[in-house]
Amino acid sequence: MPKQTFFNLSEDKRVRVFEAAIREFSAMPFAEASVNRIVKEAGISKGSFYQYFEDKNDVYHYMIEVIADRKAAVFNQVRDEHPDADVFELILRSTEVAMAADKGELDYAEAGMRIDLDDSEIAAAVRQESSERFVRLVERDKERGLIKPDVDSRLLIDLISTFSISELYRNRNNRARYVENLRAAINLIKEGVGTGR
Amino acid sequence: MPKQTFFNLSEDKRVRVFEAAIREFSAMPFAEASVNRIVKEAGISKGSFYQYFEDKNDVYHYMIEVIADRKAAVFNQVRDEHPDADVFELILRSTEVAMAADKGELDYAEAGMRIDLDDSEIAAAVRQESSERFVRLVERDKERGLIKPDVDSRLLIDLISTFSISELYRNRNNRARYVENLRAAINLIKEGVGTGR
Amino acid sequence: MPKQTFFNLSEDKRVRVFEAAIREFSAMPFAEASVNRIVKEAGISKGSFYQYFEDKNDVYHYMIEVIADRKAAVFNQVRDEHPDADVFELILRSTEVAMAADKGELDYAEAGMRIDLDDSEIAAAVRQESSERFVRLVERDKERGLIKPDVDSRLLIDLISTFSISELYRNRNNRARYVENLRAAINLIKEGVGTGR
Amino acid sequence: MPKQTFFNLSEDKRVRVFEAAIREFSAMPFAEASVNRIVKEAGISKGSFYQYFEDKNDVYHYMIEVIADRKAAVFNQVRDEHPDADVFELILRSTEVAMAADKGELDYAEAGMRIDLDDSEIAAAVRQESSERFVRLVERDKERGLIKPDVDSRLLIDLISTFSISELYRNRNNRARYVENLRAAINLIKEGVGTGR
DNA sequence: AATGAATGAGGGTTCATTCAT
DNA sequence: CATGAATGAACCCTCATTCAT
Repeated sequence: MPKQTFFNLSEDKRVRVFEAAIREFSAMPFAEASVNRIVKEAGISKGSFYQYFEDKNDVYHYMIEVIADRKAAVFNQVRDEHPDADVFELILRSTEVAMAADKGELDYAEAGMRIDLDDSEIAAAVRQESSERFVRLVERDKERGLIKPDVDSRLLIDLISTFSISELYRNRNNRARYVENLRAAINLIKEGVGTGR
Repeated sequence: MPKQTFFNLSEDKRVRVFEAAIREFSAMPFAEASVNRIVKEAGISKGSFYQYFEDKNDVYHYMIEVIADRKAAVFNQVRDEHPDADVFELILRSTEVAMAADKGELDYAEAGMRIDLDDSEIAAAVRQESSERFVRLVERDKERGLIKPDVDSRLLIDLISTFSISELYRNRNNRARYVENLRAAINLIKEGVGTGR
Repeated sequence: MPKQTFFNLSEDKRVRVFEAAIREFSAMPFAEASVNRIVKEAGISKGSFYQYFEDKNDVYHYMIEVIADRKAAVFNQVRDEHPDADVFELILRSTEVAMAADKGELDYAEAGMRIDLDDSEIAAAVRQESSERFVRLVERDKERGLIKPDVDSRLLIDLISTFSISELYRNRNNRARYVENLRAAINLIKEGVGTGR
Repeated sequence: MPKQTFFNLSEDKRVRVFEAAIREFSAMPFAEASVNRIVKEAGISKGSFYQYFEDKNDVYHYMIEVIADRKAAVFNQVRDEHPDADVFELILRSTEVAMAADKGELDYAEAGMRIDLDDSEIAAAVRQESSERFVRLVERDKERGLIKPDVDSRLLIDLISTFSISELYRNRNNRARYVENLRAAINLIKEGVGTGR
């Protein structure tokens, strides 16, 4: 967790520092990310960085949590607004909302992707939590007769979310296409591709 | 590309060097991989390393190509042995063969995974090529009436291969489960999860 | 010397700050001692620290003086209570009193040790002064016929005090043994170890 | 232990590096000693330093061992040349020889002192070993009737060696006086200072 | 008198790469 | 073709001290 000093900062500065970190961690894996570059980008001194954060891990973990929280918030909102939607619709809608939210150059989405590829414990926990939320929705849809009862719920969620992540990565410069492809893929999973022959 | 000196080496030594590189790149991301460790592991001097390869990137790219070639060879062999199999069966069978092939300590599969996550141009090209091979098979299966004609072939392949990669990663210590889950996912995609309601 | 602001502080706070400093300097050599830790321990801000003291050296020197004063006070008291005791007895008794005094967690003795090992001018001066006090007592004992007249008084004092310091260091966790060994050493010096052969 | 690279160096360079280290560690405690200064002084690059030694500790420990070996060698030689000398004479003579040996500006003696004050395990082991050598000699002298049988041998050695160390420190610029004072102190311990009254 | 954010030089260490032998 | 010592930029991090509030 960042030190109190970080939270005492003016919002302006706090955001500047945080965004510099996001930018760095979005652009390359943790090992390659450089505190030097973050501080230069943020326009603060090295010393200041370490007044804000315990160490390089600290910013990184904090970033993961912030992004996960944002994602969860978006999802909760969408779910509340569409209480009867099935899991597929909820996934699609919240993806749309999230994409619309990140308008600026700053790429929360890209950072989110890194997290999904990250094998730190914290990232795993974040993924796990998110995954379980979706699994529960699948179970609900099974009960509602919307999804075949013998489907492995976790497998289904893994299938969708790994596709979603890597598709976002592939289309990181064209979010409309990303959403479109995600919709198509989900449809395909719903309907099946086989002819039964 | 490795320098000529590398190919002039005795097979014994050439293999030793190459395997040391694979081991290193399997164990950690490119940035963290260390030339120092590779040369120590290979039992060669640092100077020699730079007589064989231009730089760290060079070995890495070379490794990507070798592994891709191996994968393609496995796939071609499986396809030749099962000329009537559909794309799903071919994917599963060649996955099984590939998994069975890497019994030793040396982990081609793990290195292959790194490549799939890699965002270098060369890795992208390799993936692209492999992807296209599969897309063509999907098209063939459509013609054979095995797959619905309105399915987006590339999307289907992307869906399967992203799942395959990340599932391999998740179960890297339990290959039997990996293959099993891949089979289940493919089945799910073939049949569809929706009830049509 | 601490700034006036330090002496204007409430006794409570002044003591808190001073004891935090002692604790820090007892635990590690000057270079490793950290102002950060002192202020945290004392529960004051960094800014305040520099309103009390010129710098890290300043607290340190001040601490040396305070401890030296305490030692001198103990010694004077013991001497006054035992006007006829010889120098050896006075050394032993005041050592005992000093050891008994530091019962609490706060370790004046340990800090005193650091000073004895310190090579700053101020520490040298403090040692010098203390040494001279003892030398005068040796001279008095020579006049009283208790010590051989041809003994080099300063040498004798140096011999005892270096032993005392390093023995305290060796037995810093067992003060009873320290005092015992000091007594044994002094006895040995009084009687001599040679057989005259 | 230094890496092989260090021992492969030309004697010239090896000595230059080692002496730079000694100079640094003589001048200040371990924590304050700077690798940066050592490499600058030695005229090598930072990278080279770490080709020679594991880390800062490594040089330091190596230095301790080298100095201890030198001391032991001197002592053994003196002992062999004077088989009948008592422990006091052996201490004095080997001190003289050691002092004579360090003629240059390079101060092995000063570094030896640091070791004596050092509380690392290796330094403790070195002191322990040296101390035991002397204790055995005291025992021998007791058997020969040269030292009173009820004297605590270890205490006697501690008394002499702590004095020796700190006296060397006090007179680091005047070795003749150091030896003279050591002789006087030993004499005092042999004869005793008390008059028996 | 009190605060605590800001600073930047310096700490130890790693590493890919070069080059003389 | 082989060697391995040499290099220096970059790494993450700590610290005493300053200064605006």
